[in-house]
Amino acid sequence: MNWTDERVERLKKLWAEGLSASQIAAQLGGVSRNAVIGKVHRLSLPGRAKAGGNAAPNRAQKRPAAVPQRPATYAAQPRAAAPSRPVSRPVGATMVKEEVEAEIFEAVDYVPAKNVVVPISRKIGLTELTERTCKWPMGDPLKDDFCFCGAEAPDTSPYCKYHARMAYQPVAERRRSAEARG
DNA sequence: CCCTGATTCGC
DNA sequence: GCGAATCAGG
Repeated sequence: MNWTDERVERLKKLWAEGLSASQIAAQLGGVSRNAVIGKVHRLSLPGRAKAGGNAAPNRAQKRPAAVPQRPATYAAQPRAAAPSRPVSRPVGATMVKEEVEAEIFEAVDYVPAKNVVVPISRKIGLTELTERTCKWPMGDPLKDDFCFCGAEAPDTSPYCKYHARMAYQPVAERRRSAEARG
């Protein structure tokens, strides 16, 4: 993956918006956060005021959310109602977060888990899926808006980091509480 | 241990 | 120029 003008422009924009290097790497896809940081330095973009810590605002707005069940298959499986339209956003969110999460909230009305990079969905079709694209279904399977997340997914999971958390967290929680009961 | 950016240095 | 490894910090 090379630094095309288009990708450099996106990098500049996202960096200026205050996204962290790892978030930018996730959204560009195909590069590590180190690569992003390296490029930022080579471009002589302004660094963050303080190293480490949370220069990038990344706290999810608290909102009531139904925890989704893991979809059994990728398509044509009735899911617990996942809104496919934008929902009204609570006030108090930062501009940066609004922009970063806008796309994901259009299709998924879930609270992002802590410490998980929220990818920007590419909203791809079935025929566009590869081993490295997130296969989380979006929209209504019976309607034209049905598609897949399509964000960069690790080869260890059918989902991007964000949706992997969505898919497996309920299972993990169930296991944990079962163990707690003994 | 999670995360953050900064720096170095072999490629 | 690139980015993994490493460092330093919250």
